[in-house]
Amino acid sequence: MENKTERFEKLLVKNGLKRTAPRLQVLEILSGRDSATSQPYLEQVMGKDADRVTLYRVLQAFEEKGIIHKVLDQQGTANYAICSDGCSAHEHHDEHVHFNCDNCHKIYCLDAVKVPALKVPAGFKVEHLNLIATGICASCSDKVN
Amino acid sequence: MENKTERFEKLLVKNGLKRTAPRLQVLEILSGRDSATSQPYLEQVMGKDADRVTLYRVLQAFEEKGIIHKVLDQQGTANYAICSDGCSAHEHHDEHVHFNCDNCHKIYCLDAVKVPALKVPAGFKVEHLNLIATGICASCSDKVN
DNA sequence: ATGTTAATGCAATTATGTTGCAAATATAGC
DNA sequence: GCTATATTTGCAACATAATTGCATTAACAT
Ligand SMILES: [Mn+2]
Ligand SMILES: [Mn+2]
Ligand SMILES: [Zn+2]
Ligand SMILES: [Zn+2]
Repeated sequence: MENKTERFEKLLVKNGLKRTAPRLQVLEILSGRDSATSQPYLEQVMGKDADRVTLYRVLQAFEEKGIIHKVLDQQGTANYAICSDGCSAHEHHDEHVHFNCDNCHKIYCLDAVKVPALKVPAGFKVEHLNLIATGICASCSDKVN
Repeated sequence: MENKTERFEKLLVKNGLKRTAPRLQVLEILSGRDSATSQPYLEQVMGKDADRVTLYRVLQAFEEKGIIHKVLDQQGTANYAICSDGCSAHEHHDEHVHFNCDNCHKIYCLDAVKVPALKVPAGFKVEHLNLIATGICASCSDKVN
């Protein structure tokens, strides 16, 4: 079986990106998490392995190529999650709902929950829909019980 | 007929807030706009009439009292709009859709468009829903034609 | 008019994100 | 395996949004 690092390297090459340490590390971290990951968290985990600016540029490149998508939490800080599939440099297809837990502050991609179509007033042309639900996540609900 | 300033003063008193110049000015500005207003815009318009910190604190107090609600734009910066009604210090009832124009960057409260209820995975408890649509607003669509 | 409490102003600090440029390095072609 | 080249990185500086502590000021209840 093909290992994870090999898959990531192929993913980079496929997207015309050189396979560098910071890029592989970001993919490694993001893929190992069950929720979207904030830029500050990534910065902290990567420490001096990569410069802050490099991290920002890696994230920007990945987003442009359709490898990851960005979700803003309720404070407006950027969180990133690997795109499920079907996303490319041309367009993202991540129109699923995101859930921002008020307790643990994690952001979950609810891939199974699609954003419903909307009827907007005449003249408005909708391009994208971002739906963020806030509340208590399944994991935090459990812990209370 | 009761003038606007009188109404604002009553609103402040009703919420246990002293009627100060910066607070009245913020209400004045927000009420005169057709879309949500960003903190940077408010700061610029108010100039040296009030300190930046005071502005932040006024906005925070208003939000807590249910006088205004905050909407984050696609960049994550805070925008504020006066609550239609039914909002209080206890809870906000602004579950309408927001529209962020890619062209003029204005954020419109689509008060008539309610956020549809959602079915989320077991365990998740939804508290609030924030739906931001992006695209081209009615005003910008007009101008192109 | 006075006292009390709330609100403001100022200075300093933190957090997030951006830009320009020189140095380093991944990799394509030889 | 080298070498040339374009990409990527690191560093320094900057920009912007937001927060904290504290002394001063001002609203308003009495
Ligand atoms: Mn997602
Ligand atoms: Mn609104
Ligand atoms: Zn949680
Ligand atoms: Zn517009």
